[in-house]
Amino acid sequence: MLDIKLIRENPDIARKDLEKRQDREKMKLLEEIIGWDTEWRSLSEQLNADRHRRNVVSREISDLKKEEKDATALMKEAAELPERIKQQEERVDELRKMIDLGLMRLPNILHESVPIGKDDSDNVEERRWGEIREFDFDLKPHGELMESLGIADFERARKIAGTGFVFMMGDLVLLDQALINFALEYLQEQGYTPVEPPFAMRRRAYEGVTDLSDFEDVMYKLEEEDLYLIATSEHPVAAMYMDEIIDEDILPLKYVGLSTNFRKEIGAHGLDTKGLFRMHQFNKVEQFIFCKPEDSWKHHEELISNAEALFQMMKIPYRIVNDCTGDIGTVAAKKYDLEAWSPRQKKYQEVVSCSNCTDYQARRLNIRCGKVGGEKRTLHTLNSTAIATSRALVAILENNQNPDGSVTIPEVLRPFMNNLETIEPKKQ
RNA sequence: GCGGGGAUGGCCCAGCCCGGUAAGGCGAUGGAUUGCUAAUCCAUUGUUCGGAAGAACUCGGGGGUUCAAAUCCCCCUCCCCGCGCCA
Repeated sequence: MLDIKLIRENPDIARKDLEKRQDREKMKLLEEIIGWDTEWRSLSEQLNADRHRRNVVSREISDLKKEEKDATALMKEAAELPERIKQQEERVDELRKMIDLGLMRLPNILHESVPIGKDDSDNVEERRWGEIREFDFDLKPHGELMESLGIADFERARKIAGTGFVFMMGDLVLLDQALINFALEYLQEQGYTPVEPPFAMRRRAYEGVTDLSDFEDVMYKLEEEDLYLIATSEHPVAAMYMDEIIDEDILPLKYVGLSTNFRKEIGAHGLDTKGLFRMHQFNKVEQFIFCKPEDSWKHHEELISNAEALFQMMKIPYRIVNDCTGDIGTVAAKKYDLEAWSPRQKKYQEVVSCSNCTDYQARRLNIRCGKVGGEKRTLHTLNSTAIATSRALVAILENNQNPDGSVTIPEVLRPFMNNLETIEPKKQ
């Protein structure tokens, strides 16, 4: 969420940002918030004065009683104050709530380099890497390919859990684990601490991380429990330091989160419906950084280059795009996507998303940095996919397909799976 | 699930029985002083509004009683220990 002080002192920064986003609804909301805040401040002042009077009177009564003098006159005045105070409190509380809810709904202030656009087609390409392989045979959709290799069973998964789930089997399980271990090992070498977080969170913590109201239809909630299954390890890792003050000397904190992720979202996704591209459940290795405000842009570049290093080592062609205003969402100030080449769709598809959330997420979670007793400020948070295994698997299965129906395993992954070089079709 | 104990400022902890400005310690920051890996002394060290002076708020959350609630009453949440059940 945004800082009310920013809106109070520099409303034009917020106005210009919403203009850039061309978000009329939020522009209207911003002006409403400014109005509520003005009213809140003047009413608070009055309330303050009445409370002050109450405290003074109360103290005088106390003094009189100690001296065993008559206090009935003062007590009469004191008896009338609470009702007035209560009425004012109600309005002040109401305004406060309206302001807070409004602030939660305003998006983060964008970095100046964020391009203007209406949807993902307007994202700006920054660079490309890798050579796109030409295939002289017909590529199988990866879902079909996996079934012919006997390494995935969508049918039976559907029988017991419905669409959006899969039984991964045999070498596919090894490959999935290899991707995880490969990413974990590399990032650990870069100084990131591995974290396997709780896979479920309470509502209060989840509300700090994201706006549950527009996320609710995406989240799985446990029945009869105040617990939500996580949609990404970004969420519990970000919430880990909720309501804490972190000593600036130990920043940045760099984590590599590993979790299974659960999302209800699913729907039509064009070509190759059967497959791993969008699932209710998938594994993901995620990078997360808590840092000092002045360092976050440096770390944003670091995160995307880590992700690039992983895909380069796996020799998967990709491009980096800078998300435009229409695609960036509310939390990030700037977001890169890494899109892997899909030879079947003949286009790049999102496999990594890398965001600098600046102080937006941290303010909501109430995570500050500084010295205890010294000046405190809201720190910055950043997150980026390292490898979402399901989508990386799609890229490998498509790009490394061979005419005989086998799939070549990227060399860097082989040490993590008994030096297996290819996944061969099962002999019938 | 049952029984017991807890939640107080960045951390530890007192106050609660018996209502009247939230004590003390640790850590941190600033200063003073002295040379002995440092010690000692002083000050500051929750949030908000305000240019400032100042004031208000703050004892897990929400109600209530009262002129006045950390303290009394009611409801709720979470944490810890033991038992039970279980991977």
